[in-house]
Amino acid sequence: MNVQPQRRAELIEATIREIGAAGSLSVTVGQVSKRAGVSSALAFHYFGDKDRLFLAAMRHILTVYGEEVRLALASADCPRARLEKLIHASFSPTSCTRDVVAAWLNFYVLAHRSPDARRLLVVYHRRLHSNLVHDLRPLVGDAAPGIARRLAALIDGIYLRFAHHTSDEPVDSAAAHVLAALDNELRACG
Amino acid sequence: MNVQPQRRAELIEATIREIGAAGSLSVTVGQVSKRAGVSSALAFHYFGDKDRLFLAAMRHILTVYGEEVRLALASADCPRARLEKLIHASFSPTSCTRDVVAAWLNFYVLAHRSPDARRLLVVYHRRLHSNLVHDLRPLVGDAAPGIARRLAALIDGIYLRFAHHTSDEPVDSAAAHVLAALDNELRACG
DNA sequence: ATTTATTGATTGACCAGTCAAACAATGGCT
DNA sequence: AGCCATTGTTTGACTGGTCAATCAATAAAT
Repeated sequence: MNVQPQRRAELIEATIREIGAAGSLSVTVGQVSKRAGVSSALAFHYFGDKDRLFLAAMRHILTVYGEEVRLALASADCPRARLEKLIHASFSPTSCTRDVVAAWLNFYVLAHRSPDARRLLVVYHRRLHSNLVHDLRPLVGDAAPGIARRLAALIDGIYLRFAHHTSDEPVDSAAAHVLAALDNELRACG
Repeated sequence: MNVQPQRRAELIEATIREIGAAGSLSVTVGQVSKRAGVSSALAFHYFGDKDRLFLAAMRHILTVYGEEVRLALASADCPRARLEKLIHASFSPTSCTRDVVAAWLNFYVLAHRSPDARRLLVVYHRRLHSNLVHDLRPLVGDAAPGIARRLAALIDGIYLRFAHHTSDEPVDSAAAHVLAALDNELRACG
């Protein structure tokens, strides 16, 4: 027995891959299940319905990203280093797969329809914002929230462009851009 | 006879409204047609298939936005003023309707599946980038392209957040954020 | 009379979700 | 060890509904 967690994980992985490949939420449970090598009935058995399967996939992506950030932040102490780690974590190879970016974009769409998806997105936004503010405040004081808003939006905007650039060269230039913006903001305040 | 352009416009308008209301591309041609007050068969008659109807809607949004930018730029002469106008135009009340933002987000998704949609998106990206570079270069020289990338991504990122903020207060704070980033970039170069 | 505008009815495909039944593992019980 | 009962795993077949796209037919305009 105890095969349930494994199947769930496989189905979640297949969901992300399938959404990434199709570039759309209009993938059928049948397609996902086929990719996972099981029948569609099993997916319904483990997740109840399609929405909850998608939600689980979104939660998984968020969890992986959150863990990555947590680890990155643990290995830095001064605010400036933590900000840099945070920015790099947002563009780490794990979170920047083509599939993951595509799924991410589609979860933004899902958040329009599903209150649960919106809640997850709000959690992500809040966590990013509070992480940024926490390390910006010692450097710039009350200017922190405004700067955090701009950096967060810039991260999302650059991330968004990954969804379309077919070549995958600019993985490091992405982080470089955000770091440059951070430099500018700090210089303007210091 | 001359009723064709009017019906097409009505259907396109209804498409944008419907996508905005549903927050998803999975709206049926029946729903769109009903909102436009015609039968679904007429929509197929004028647009051929669903994809081309969506494409036409996307093209329309892009055209309106482009026209807005063109007009805004015409009323300014110095580079700095043109940049400010360009930024304000990107967050004008016409282009920042809830429906338009939602449709925009969904077109980003559509661009994954449809080469035509991707082409339109590339046109928009290129035009925005070249507009920015054109007016940045006199101010900062060869640093222009990098700054343009960041500003463009920031605009998209802030735009993206509109898709979820249910309250519509921060319409002007959006432009203010981009202008602040512009200030920082110019100060860092000057 | 020919073209344009418009629709109701229909079709064929597809899909989310259900169900009953088959299959496998576990854990007593004797 | 052999034998039920229970519980977890897995599927094939089915259903009810939805939707894109077609078509034949009607009304209106030129």
